[in-house]
Amino acid sequence: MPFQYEYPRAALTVDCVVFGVDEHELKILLIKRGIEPFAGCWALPGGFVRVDETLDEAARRELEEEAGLKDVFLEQLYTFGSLKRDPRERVVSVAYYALVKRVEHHTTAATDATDARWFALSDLPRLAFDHTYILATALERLRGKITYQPIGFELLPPKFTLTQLQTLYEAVLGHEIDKRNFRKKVLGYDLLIPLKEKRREGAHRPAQLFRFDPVKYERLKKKGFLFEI
Amino acid sequence: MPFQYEYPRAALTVDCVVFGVDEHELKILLIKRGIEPFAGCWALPGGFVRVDETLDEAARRELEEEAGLKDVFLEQLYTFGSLKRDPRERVVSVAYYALVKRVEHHTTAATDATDARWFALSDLPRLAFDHTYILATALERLRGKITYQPIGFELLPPKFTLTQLQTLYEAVLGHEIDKRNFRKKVLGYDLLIPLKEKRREGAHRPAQLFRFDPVKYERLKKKGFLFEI
DNA sequence: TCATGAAAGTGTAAATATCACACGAAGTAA
DNA sequence: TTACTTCGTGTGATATTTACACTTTCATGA
Repeated sequence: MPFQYEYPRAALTVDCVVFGVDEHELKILLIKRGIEPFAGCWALPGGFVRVDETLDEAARRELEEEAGLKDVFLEQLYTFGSLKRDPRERVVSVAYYALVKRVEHHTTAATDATDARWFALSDLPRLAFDHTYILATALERLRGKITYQPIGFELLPPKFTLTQLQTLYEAVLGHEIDKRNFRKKVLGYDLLIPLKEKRREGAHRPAQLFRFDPVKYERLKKKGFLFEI
Repeated sequence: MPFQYEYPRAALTVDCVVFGVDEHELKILLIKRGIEPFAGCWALPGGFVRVDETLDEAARRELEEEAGLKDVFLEQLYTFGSLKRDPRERVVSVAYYALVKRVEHHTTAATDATDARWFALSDLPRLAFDHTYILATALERLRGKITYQPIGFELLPPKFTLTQLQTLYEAVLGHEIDKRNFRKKVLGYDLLIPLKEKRREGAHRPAQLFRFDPVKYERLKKKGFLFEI
């Protein structure tokens, strides 16, 4: 370092792209901003990082405060640091993405008076700041990740059918998958434990329920196991 | 947001994990720290982010100032935000990784009076802060990335032989690869342009030189092309 | 000039993985 | 009992991956 500067400081935020699956569609959770800048505009849940919390903690805190979400899958995505992201001043944002099970059960009433809503990808509103860009980055990451790591289960309830799982993959990846080949492959990894029957959708043949086995997954991972769909 | 806080600010740094290949080994560039904390200790090149530069700009500036490196492949890795990373105060660090061509030509003399050196992975010194952890994260990322994106070329001189390329992959991935299968696969992507002969290592048959074609790569990428080694 | 040493360069057959594809079974409701 | 809808299953054709060994080319030095 040729010269010595006083340590500069930057305002630091976290922003979370929250994915959920509702029937046959991939959805994103957005919050309506109450204050300027971009008051009244939809935005990713997020906020300033406090000095006494880690980035992960900040992301989880904001998810709970703004969206009433706890215990979700959460992973750091990317850090956005353009100079003019925020009109107020220079703000650096560490973006995360989260995967939420059971979108239908997550009542937005759980959030304290904040206006939160799930949006389909095809029906996104204009977003505050550079959040459209962050969202696009997260989607790209999710599509990549889901094909080589078994994280799809994080978007489903703990007990699910193979049809649900396939529908989820089709929603995320945006193309159809052959039913027989999909089942052969997924079951071949031996990560799903069959449970008892289920009679979803009343009038049809009931489908076998499965749950994901995280213990088996950890064991296989240590042996250099490769997942791919 | 239930309450209103004054925006907290955090000291922000960038740190760069610089990879290079020297003969048959993957190496890392480290800087000897001149000042406290960790004075005299080896560390990743990096430093504070100024308020009027983006994160990428800060990383490139530090690489040039501390290591005399310009025009390298650079990509954001991860942002580290534990509370006690830095003994002085809470410092959040955005880590990058860089890939450098021609390690042998990069004289550390180019760096202005800083003590910079290449270290083999098997011969790493104790590092300042949490830099050992950052380095491990970068290595994991490089190993993953190199198998599904053609970034290996960034670690070789502009003209290289297939044996060099294979040796590089073996160094990064840590296992041997079959020569015929490797060549078949790499040439199959049609990203390498053959040049003229070369007579490295005196007394043997000269090897064909190639260069990577970034234009072809961009074209293929747009058509949803998949690379894998 | 010829013999030697060392890396470069090349093809094929077996094994494995992927893909395309259609119908009987199981349940509910009318 | 019939109609309807979703669940669940296997095979053969094709493409990809893997394992494997010898000849070529050059420089050197006897």
